[in-house]
Amino acid sequence: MGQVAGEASPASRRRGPGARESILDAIRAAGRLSRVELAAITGLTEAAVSMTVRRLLEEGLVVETGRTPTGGKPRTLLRLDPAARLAVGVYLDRDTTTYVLTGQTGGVISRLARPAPTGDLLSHLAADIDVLLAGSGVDRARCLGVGLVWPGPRSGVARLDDTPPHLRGWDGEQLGRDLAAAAGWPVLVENNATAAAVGEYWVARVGPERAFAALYMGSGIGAGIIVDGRAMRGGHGGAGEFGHVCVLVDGPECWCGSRGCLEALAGPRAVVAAALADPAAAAEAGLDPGAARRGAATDFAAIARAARAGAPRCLALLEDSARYVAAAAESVVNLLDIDLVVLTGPGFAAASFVYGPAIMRRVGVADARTWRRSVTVTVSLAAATASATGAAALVLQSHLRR
Amino acid sequence: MGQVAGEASPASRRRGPGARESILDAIRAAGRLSRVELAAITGLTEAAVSMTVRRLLEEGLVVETGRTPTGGKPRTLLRLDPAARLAVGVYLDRDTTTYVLTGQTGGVISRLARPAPTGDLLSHLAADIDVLLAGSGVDRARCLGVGLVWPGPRSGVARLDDTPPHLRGWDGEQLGRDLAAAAGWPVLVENNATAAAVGEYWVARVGPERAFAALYMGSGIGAGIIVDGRAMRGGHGGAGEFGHVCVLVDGPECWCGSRGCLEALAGPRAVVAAALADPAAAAEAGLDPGAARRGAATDFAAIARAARAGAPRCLALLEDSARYVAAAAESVVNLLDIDLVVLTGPGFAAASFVYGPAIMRRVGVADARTWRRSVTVTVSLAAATASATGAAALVLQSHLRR
DNA sequence: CCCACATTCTTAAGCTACTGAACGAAGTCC
DNA sequence: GGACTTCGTTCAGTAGCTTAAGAATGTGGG
Repeated sequence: MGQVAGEASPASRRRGPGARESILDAIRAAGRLSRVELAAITGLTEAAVSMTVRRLLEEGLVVETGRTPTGGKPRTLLRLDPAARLAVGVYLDRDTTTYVLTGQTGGVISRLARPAPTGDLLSHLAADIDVLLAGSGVDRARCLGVGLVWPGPRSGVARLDDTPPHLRGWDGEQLGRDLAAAAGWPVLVENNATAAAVGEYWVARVGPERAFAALYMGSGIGAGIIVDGRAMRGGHGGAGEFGHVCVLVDGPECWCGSRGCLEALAGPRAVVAAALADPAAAAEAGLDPGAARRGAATDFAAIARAARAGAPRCLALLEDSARYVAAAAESVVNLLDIDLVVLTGPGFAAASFVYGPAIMRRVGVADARTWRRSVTVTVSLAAATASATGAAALVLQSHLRR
Repeated sequence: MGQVAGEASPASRRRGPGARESILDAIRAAGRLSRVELAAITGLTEAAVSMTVRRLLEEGLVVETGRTPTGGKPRTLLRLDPAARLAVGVYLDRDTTTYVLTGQTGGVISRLARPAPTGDLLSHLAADIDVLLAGSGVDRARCLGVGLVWPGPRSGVARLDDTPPHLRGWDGEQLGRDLAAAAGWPVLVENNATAAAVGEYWVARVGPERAFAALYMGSGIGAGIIVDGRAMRGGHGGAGEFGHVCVLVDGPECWCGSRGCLEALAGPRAVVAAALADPAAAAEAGLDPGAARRGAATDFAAIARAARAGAPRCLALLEDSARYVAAAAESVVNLLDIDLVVLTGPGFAAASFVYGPAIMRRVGVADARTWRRSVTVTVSLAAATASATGAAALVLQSHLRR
């Protein structure tokens, strides 16, 4: 009889992601690869690689780029043409809208930042996308579409409390459809945390074998989770509510209606509120409790700057918040057997020097003692643009696999 | 230009699960279906359905079973032959080993329970599997293999603290390989919580559109999570450590090395310990603090029985535990946008009358107020065998799709 | 009874994406 | 210049589907 004890067996020629996608992904991850290497990595036959690569060369997605000597015939190396296909990523933040033009390799070709629009959202976005494309001087025919990142869910309305005024009332799907009509491009909408995770996955060359979570701090806290190379969007596309993981059973009430949510205890708004309530901390951070409040993200960044500069009260506030975040991060890591935690978004970009070590300390103990694994905690290298890049990556991905 | 705003578009003829699997799944879910209906449900062509069904009929997996009149030619209905292919599910519990023989439809054909073996684990298992098959009088050629459920991870060793003595030191993969050799069947190893989730998914006809979590209480607490019809096993197959979700940042130290873990605060062992520390509760449940301890699951069941019979101290203990479990459940639901929570395993089977309502209460508030979703909490109808059935289902699944 | 008509299922030809195996190409080493 | 090595391509299948046409099997009307 058989003696299989694990996964798939001989007939493992199971339906994978398709040759095109596998090959593009492998080259993107490795930078440059020969056809034989591709065959080895993807598990495809050399014949299949050869045929698929020829088509990719014809389409201009891939170019040959030198050769490496071997014992016999040298290998011809292949790389992606970064500008063969492009996509625009738009990141709708509270007070800034960031536009990014990205190519196949994930690099930012061109960037544009504007204050958040006050009037008609759609026409502003459409106009700015045009400006970005015109200013970068690329062939518009190569642009495949627009990825739109916002703090709300992929489809459905953003929660009122946490949403910048100019985005209130919008539904993700609706926004996508309307912008597609207004701008004349295919539009894909994504949540900011998920987009950030996709961006890291795409740009930072995280392999599909690593299960990872991108923790995102903007004016709230979210998590984008990628396992087996697939973004987890949950039942109705509303996954990633990291801010509403409970870290204190009977903690203070959260605006969501529950108790002890991470966001209520340790989110940027909670940190800012604590700083405003503490005159010493407010002074350190240069916050004026009387003044009209800017976004939580802005005030939070001020506190982080002060803490980094050595302000003790601000540092204490962040350390306190980090304790909670670390506990919630540990929950996620344990629940999903996560390998890699990436801190991203403006909040963590400003304060990772506190949150990173806190998470590592918390996860490290049980990690070594019990789970025999080793979780890596890193800080995104492109926290400011990761989301926008991720959204653009989703657009590219969806078109390139075909 | 295009106006795509969501998922895949025209070329949605994307590589799905394969006709065979789709068709079998559709019939299993619906009970009886005609070919046209199958085409509509699976999205395949009628031609493809026809061909695939013919092969399934030849293999005996599917049988025709009557017809329904229409305006024209009546439909021939198809159903699965429950006994066409079989698999054995083995559930290694602390003091009992349960064997289940399951067919294509998930029904239990035959069952066997034995005290946990004390001597050589493998030979006991192999012998009992033989007994089960012999006793049920089925054709051994129809049996595809054995699914083995244990409290440890799919591959890797079970954590010492939580493992019944006869399983200590085993590694999941090793156990599978060795049992395959000893019993002469292909063996697949799975964690009990994940297996329970698969069992629910398979038996209780949960559709792949629902993201669901099976919370499992045995001598510890775990969660099996299924999203998009796929079990989440995480980076190294160690996902589902629901018991080590943190519900109290600075809670008591857990044996895992961290603090405030659900299991340390509210797991069955914690509940039993609390009952032993409280003479009134111990008396209600008939626990003798001086006696040698049986498994936590057994003592916990005694407490649950007492509570159900009206014992106030025991009820209070469970209510207290349920508060924590509910908070952790809410975390999972929020993090992964879970639709459906199923309570299963001996612990929840005994005490669901407390835990079910507690989870519903906790999740319900924010659900209605903020998330505009509606999470269902149910109790498994076959909590005792769900795990074993699930493991058998995995074996069947892996063979049937080919 | 026989003939539209509706509907279900089957058959045949073709397409896509891959595999296997043989072969051509382009180097190195002696 | 020939043997050898390694890389890449070509060609003929094959699996699994699709599209398009047609066969089977019922209904209701004259």
